[in-house]
Amino acid sequence: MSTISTNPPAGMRDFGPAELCARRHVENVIRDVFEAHGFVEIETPAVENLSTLLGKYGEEGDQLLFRLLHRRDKLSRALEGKPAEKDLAETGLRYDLTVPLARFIANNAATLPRFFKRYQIQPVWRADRPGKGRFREFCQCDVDITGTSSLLAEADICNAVAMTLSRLGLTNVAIHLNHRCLLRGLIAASGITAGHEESALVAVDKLDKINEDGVLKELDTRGITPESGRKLLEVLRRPDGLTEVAELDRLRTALASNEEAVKSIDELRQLLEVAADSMAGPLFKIDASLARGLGYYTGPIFEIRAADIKGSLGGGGRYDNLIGMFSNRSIPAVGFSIGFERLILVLEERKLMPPLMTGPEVLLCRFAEVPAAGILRIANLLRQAGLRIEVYPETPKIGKQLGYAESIHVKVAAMLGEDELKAGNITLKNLASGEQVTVTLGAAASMITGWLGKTPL
RNA sequence: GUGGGAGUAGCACAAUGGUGGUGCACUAGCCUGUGGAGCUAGCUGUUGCGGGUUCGAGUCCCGUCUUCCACCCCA
Repeated sequence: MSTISTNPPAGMRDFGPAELCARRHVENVIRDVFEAHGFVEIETPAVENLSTLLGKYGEEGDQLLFRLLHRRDKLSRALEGKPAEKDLAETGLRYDLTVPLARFIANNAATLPRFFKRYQIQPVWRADRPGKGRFREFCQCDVDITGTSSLLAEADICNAVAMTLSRLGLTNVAIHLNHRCLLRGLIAASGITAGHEESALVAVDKLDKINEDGVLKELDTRGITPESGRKLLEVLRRPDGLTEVAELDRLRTALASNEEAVKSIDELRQLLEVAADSMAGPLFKIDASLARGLGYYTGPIFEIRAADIKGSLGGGGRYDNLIGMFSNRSIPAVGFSIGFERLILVLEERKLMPPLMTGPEVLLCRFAEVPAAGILRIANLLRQAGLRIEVYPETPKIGKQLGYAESIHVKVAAMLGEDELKAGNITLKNLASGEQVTVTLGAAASMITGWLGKTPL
């Protein structure tokens, strides 16, 4: 046994043909929907300068960045002294697609449309410990609109996401909706100091996983008094049976004294109205406990949830200050990121992935006396008819070739021997039924398309 | 980053501290121009790696790597 591991690095994956086929299918649905919304695609490099990445995601995010070490002389020189982290690396792998977008916008603001609607489907990397449905290299599908503060942008983006989910046949999903300012108001109203705001957010976000007692305990260990904790949980507690608008009303009453919170509640109400007739409307669920980890959000925040999977299928929100961190011009923006891996996981668990097949349909076999020269011409004849043809490269006994045909799941074997060659014929065998006919080369394609149930070209 | 389980043939798994096996897969034959079933034969291993205890270690101990699960956090 070889001593080098043949596994990819932890948290990273190879994709076999069947797996990739399913991924491409989902990707194509997403692409179609995004393009129907007028989004255009960009790609950015896997590697970004650390100065671009650091400080955008909060402390935890910085920890999870994959950093690329200097190479060769630069590394040796750095190691001679007492190197600090920043001496060893100046670049890292991107952590998401939003920050690279912000850099891209700041870099190209002059030539981009006033409202830039872009989508991007690319891998991102996080130096996290991998678990079920979690990877160190994974794909995100982002849609963002920059250049407007209009809530129509939020609605448009959520509509795109909702349409994607619907096209994939995914029901029983919700888009949880909250607002960063509302959260801040909630926390302030509970008497939690600004210094504890971030800790409180983290604890609150877990409300649906651990219960109220769990959150109280968590708040306690983070230095927040039980009194404040109880106050906070009381406001968060949503009575059964409330509509989304009624829930907003309830929060508005509870936070009436906080001007900022009231404003954000009205914004959410407006968003519900704008999106009411869209595909996103029915999916929205006001969730005052939704926090989202990333630090750069400033307004409404969203998260796709499915009851049968813990964690989210994606999320997003408004980030009006992020692009300004890369230039002196501040540009408002809102975006949504579909967690591709989670989506695939749910589709598979719910058996919503259609059977997909792109392998060869016909294996072209030949007996030993038939020369290889000319065999590709015959293959091309069939390919021109729209058939996917594989040619068996060697000439063992025909039974072995048929066995191979079976193993790669082709439906039809086409066989050429001396007799067929002389007569300009080819023998076709339907591997499922065992039916076998010898036809002229010209008639072969239509015979096969008939067997396959395909419409001829 | 924290805690726990697991690593034996290509894969799935057995083996009381005492000669490492079984199934599937693979190869060949039964079958010289016809696959799937069946039968027969064959191939596959420094038991993840390194050290220790022992007359003797796949088995016990320590380290290390990998992997799975839970937590932390996230998509």
